[in-house]
This record gives sequence, C-alpha cells and structure tokens, in this order.
Amino acid sequence: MSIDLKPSQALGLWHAATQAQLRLVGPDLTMRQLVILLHIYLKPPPHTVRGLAAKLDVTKPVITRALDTMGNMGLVRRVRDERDRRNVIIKRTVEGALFVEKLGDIIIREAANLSRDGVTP
Amino acid sequence: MSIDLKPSQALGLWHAATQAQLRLVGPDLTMRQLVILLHIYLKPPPHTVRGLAAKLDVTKPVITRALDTMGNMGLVRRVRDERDRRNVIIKRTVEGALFVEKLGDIIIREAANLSRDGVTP
DNA sequence: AGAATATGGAACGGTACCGTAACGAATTGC
DNA sequence: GCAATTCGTTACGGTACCGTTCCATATTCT
Repeated sequence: MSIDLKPSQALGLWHAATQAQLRLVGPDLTMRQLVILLHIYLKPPPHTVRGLAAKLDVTKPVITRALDTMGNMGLVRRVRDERDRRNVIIKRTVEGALFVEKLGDIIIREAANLSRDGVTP
Repeated sequence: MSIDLKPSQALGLWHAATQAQLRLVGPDLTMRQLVILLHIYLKPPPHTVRGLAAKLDVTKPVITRALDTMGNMGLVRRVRDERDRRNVIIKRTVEGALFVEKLGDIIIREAANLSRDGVTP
C-alpha cells in the first residue's frame, strides 16, 4: 500500500506543502521542532525528554528548548512522572492535535493538487 | 493524476521525510530557505531577489540572507544582470541540483516505505 | 545510611535568523 | 543634466537556535 512518486511530483509536493505550512506556522517552528512534534503525536506514548532525544538523535537541551517553545504555543504539555519523579512525561494537547491535523490537511490538499507531472505550469 | 493520501499517511510521510532531510542537511537550512531553494530549482528562470521575495511572500533581506547561506554551501550562485545591472540573477549549480535530487530521493523513498495505514507500529 | 547513577534543566558563548530602516549603485523620467 | 525611482545589500536591535558544560533533584546500589 505504498505510494509511488515521480521526482517532480515528490519535489513539487514538498515545495507546495512546505510553503503552505510556513504560512500556517510562521517561521517560529524549526524543522527539528516539527519532527519532535510529529513524533509526539504519531508515536505511542509515553514520551520523555531522554527518550525523544535518543529516538530523534539530538541532544537533551534541544528537546528541552523545543518543549519550552511548543509548550508556550500550547502544542504540548509537561507532566512530572509520579512513579519516577526524575522523569518528565510529554503529553499531547487538544490545541496540538488540531495543529497536527491542520498540517495533515495541508499535505493532503497539496498532494491532491499535484499536476500530472509536477512540472510548473 | 493527483495523489490521494490518508491523514496518517500524510503525516507519516512528512515525519519520516523531514527527519531524513535533517540528517542530510543538518539544522543549517531553514524551512524558508528550503522553499527558496526548491523554488529556484523547480520554477522556470530567471530568478531575481525581488521576484523571489514577491513570489514567496517574504522580505528582500530574507532572500539576500538565504542566498548568502546557500551560496556559501554552493547550492546557488549570484550573477549580475548585464542588461540591467541593478538586478541579480540567481543561477543553479551542479551541486545544488544534486542536493535537490537527493531531497527528491528521500521523499520518494519514504513514500514508498509508507506502511499500510501509516499508524505507528 | 552514604555513594554512585540517571534525569531534566540552566548557563554560557557563539551563530544565524527575523523585521525595519537606511544605504549605494543603476536606471528612468523630466 | 538632475531628480526620482528601483534594486539589492547592509546595519541595527532583538530573539532563538545550537552544542557543551554544569547543576539540582531523584533514584538505586551496597
């Protein structure tokens, strides 16, 4: 059930969808932060700082700062793990779920809008 | 000839491909810069600073800085327009073309790897 | 109990982005 | 010819990222 894309289609999709995302999100979300956000919303919980850092191959401060930024945006939420109070569990939020859903809509829309060969009109 | 994606597929593709891109590119290329680069390589020339700024809805300094960064990486090249020496024409480079090609490969590969419904294992 | 380990966060210095505003160079218009 | 406009760039002040290092808290091990 995989998708077969031609190079011009793949790049055309990427260009259009990235541009549309920028309009939605502004320049205030890094590609790294976007990956972190998607990981949190697509992969099964629980998510911890250390776990995310290992999975996404970044340093812990990167995760911490991303959580600060995205937390201020209301996209994620930190909760202390009461079983092991050293841990922080990253929780999803309604706002974040809506945001990710919008991202999905953008990608779906741009994929549907792909012209026959992806070459610019 | 458009592509029909389910939400989980769209987001799964985005997550995987963005992550793969980050490994290729490092955090040294912004989403905006990526859009600029793709525009230069996907849309028909000639490209000028003003034209890119208008098309991509960013300010001119954003284009200038992106050209600085991507120029240093060898991904694009500036050439004075001899017909109107106020203009700068942005030219593609072999290195940039290879880079964009790699990006396309990544997207194609991740699209092909999409699991049946994109839901996490 | 006390030492060793693990976790997340804070501090530091450096770099690069952003928008606004100004600037030189080139061209156009009067 | 000289003023007005256009183009790209630079400068400024602010913000946020990055990696490295260090630290406080919490847990585990002996």
